[in-house]
Amino acid sequence: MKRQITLKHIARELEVSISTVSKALKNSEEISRDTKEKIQAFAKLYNYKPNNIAISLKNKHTKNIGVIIPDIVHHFFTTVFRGIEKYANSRGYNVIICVSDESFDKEVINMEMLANGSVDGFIMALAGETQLKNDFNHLREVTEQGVPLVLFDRVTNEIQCDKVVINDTEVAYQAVKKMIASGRKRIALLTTENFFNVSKHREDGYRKALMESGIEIDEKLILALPFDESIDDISPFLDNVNIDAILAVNEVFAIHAMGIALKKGLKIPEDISFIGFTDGLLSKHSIPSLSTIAQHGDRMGEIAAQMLIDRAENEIGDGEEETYRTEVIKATLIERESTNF
Amino acid sequence: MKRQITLKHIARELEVSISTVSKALKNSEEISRDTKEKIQAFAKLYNYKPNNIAISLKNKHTKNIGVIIPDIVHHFFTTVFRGIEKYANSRGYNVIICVSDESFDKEVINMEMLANGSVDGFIMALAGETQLKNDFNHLREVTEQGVPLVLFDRVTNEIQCDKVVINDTEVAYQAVKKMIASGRKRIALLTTENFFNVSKHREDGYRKALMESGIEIDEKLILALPFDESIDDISPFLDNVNIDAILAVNEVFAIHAMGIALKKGLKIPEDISFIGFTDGLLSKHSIPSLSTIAQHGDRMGEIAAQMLIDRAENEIGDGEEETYRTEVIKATLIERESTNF
DNA sequence: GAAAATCACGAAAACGGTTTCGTGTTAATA
DNA sequence: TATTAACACGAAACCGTTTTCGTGATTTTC
Repeated sequence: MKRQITLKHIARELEVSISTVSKALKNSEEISRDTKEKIQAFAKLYNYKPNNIAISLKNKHTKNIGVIIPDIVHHFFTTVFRGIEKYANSRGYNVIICVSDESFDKEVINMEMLANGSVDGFIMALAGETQLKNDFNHLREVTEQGVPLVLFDRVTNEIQCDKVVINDTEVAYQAVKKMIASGRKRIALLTTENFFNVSKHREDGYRKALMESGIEIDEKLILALPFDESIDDISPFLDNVNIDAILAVNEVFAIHAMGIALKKGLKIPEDISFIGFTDGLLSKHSIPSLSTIAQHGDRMGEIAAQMLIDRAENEIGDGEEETYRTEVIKATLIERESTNF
Repeated sequence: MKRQITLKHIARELEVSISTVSKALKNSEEISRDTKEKIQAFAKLYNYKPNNIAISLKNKHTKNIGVIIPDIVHHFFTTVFRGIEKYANSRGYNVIICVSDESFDKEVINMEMLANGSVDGFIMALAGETQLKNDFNHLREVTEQGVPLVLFDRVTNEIQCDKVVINDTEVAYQAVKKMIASGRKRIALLTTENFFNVSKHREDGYRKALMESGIEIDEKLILALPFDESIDDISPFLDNVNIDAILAVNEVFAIHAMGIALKKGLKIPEDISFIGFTDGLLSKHSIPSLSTIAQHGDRMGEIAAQMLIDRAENEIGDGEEETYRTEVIKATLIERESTNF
């Protein structure tokens, strides 16, 4: 196995100094035509590539960005990630990804692994546990060190940094409004317990739409499940309520509920209509297909990456005060067979 | 913004040499109790963390592994990735991920981005285009440089390296055999054109099962779609064939075909039964639920990561000859409502 | 023909660590 | 008391680059 060739090898072979080689390969005016040609030819011949690590050490930046997400086998997060990766690559950055698995401890460990110079900044969606604990010291530590941080989707007000979110409240409000406009009166909400932000906002929108329409809110129509996996609780819930529509905070809840309704002999959307969040494979391919709220993860990812890289490359002067932005992506309702507006 | 604290800072502050600080922080016997305590306390106070980049430069390894996959919004690849990430983290490695988007050029560019010292090795599934072109020079280049490479799922015989695959032929054979045993006679195959290996192997298994059972192979029952997205061609295909079972090389094909069958008024599984590949959300949540072949991506990822790291950490002596392994993961058929065996 | 300017290149420091090899001081040994 | 061993630490090289500054040789200028 041949090791990677270095400037030193070239210098020794061609009997010039390392500095000359370095300059020649950068086409510096300082070096004569002849020498440059000789060195460049030699470098090409032996397929010389500068060592990234050495360059990183010198420049004090790595052109790596760290992404920490709660789950990777997850449609929304992967679409965001795709957006990040695409944009980052276009600016010459690589992406290191860590999965927190919804665990606070893993999130902390992952950050520590990367915070020692491995990345120029972080893009994160908070773990469920982190949001529950409300402990953000690990984030504070990196931001205080001047490492750029962009939070997306699962964000917190406790940390001052750039953020990208969708208009959860508003879009949930619009969805419920549409349901009401099409004659629905008893609308259930299927949500999660622990992921405060997002679920909370969607619930706010749901409540606002009902109140505004003069429909009294029946707390029995709101089912908050402790985890994504606890869908088995949906069936007994549906047995005990009398409803004509469901808004679910994700695809799986919605699809699962649709399945139960179907087995009960209900007609979709005539007897009961459904709207979910996340425009994934399930929504597109279910029968009937599911009306859903597209979160435009790709766009979120792109924006997040852009915010991060812009900040990473703009060394802020000591005097200047940081000013952070929160970008709001407009989610859109995609109407399919599970609703009739 | 305070920059990261370094050995030099500590040394200057405590009026000792950099070497003393370095040794003290490693608890070297060389340094006196007093000095060690003083230095360690100071380091802890200022939250000193050694700079990873500097360590990488010194040690000539990065503890990063590069993963290049064709698609990230994809159930199978993400499960593999989850396995990789989990195992890699447990051994102190980080994972840099690049998406080739099924493009040969992007695959090459991604490899070049990472091959200059950024990673200790690669784990890859080949892009569709790469398999079509049959051009593997970019892989050859890195292996010849002694950079470890592990190929999974989409592999090639052209490159000598460690590989992880599933028993595609065998499991497709078993699935079709089961269908035949349950009385099916006219079994269609829904496959893809371009991803040679995997689809080819599954087709081989399909053919073998039919032949072995004395069922003549009707080429009209095999539909090879150019891309994953071209599912619209499935409907006309189903109009023109008379079949009682379908084996599909992925979830989407199977689910889409099920939908069409349902709309035609066919009963599943009585009139027609279905088996797909990839045990994702679609299979679990469709109605009826889809019998499917689980590829155990997590396990694949773990094995791939282990093979890679083991090789990366075992500097092979100059004399020794490399010997590569191909690990075969046994896929398993999960029976659900779309079949009745 | 002497002074100044230009050219083409090399030495060395720096990035932030690790590690080998000295070396001056104290403690143990003969 | 002289010799040696142990102790506690520092100097310096090294990993592979980039970059500033210097310098000898050649060319230009007056």
